[in-house]
Amino acid sequence: MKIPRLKPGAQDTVTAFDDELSALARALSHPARVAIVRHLAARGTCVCGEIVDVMPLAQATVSQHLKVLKEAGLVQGEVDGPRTCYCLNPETMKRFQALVATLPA
Amino acid sequence: MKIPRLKPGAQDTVTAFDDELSALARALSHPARVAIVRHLAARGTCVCGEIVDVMPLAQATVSQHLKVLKEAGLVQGEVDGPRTCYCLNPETMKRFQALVATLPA
DNA sequence: TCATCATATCGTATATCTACGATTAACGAT
DNA sequence: ATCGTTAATCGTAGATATACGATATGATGA
Repeated sequence: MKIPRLKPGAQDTVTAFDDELSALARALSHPARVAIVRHLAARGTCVCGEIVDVMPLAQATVSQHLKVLKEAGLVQGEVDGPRTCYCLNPETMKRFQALVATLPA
Repeated sequence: MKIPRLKPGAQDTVTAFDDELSALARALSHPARVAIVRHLAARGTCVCGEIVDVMPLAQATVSQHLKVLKEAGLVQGEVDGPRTCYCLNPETMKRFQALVATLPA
């Protein structure tokens, strides 16, 4: 997300931290994507079709959500013959949790 | 976020947990809003104008971001004479952190 | 009262998101 | 080779998000 910067004094108000955290938050900003992440966590690994079966969404839509999660680095997809096998990327997940934990409450 | 549900078997794939977490994640899905949250955390409390001065965005835009944060419950605004004094809502912040920590990595 | 300051809200242009059907691509089996 | 299966991508309609100037609101101070 690019932020227009107009004021000279506001140079580094928005930091790399903010960009990184907001990008990951954005990936999880849709309930279907959180559900997919939970499902993957529960299954460890599973083929795309199973996710489609379980989600109340069309195949194209699920594929699109998976793409968003993949681009954020939260999920990995491995082609396995005619199927694609998905699983979480625990590194990114942990990174997100660490960033969120950093926010003072 | 409403999800269309077409398949009979996919009834409770998307849960209240997903709705709650995604709603909070959405509020933090823009770098400017994360920056505002950090600024508030650093200051404890501060008037709207100070946030506007510090952010590289127009007053109307900052006000809109504050509204999003307020609607998500992450921030509270208290009218103080001609100004509005903002601060974090630590309860919601902690809730978000707890939900995120729940996600298996 | 009137002018001013601080904020919120309105209106709006543009961009991005979300959903889906249709199509394509890639593989395995026949 | 052809057929079916699986998943990604295309095209697109409608909804939201983001940004800003302009305007409204509400409190303070002259």
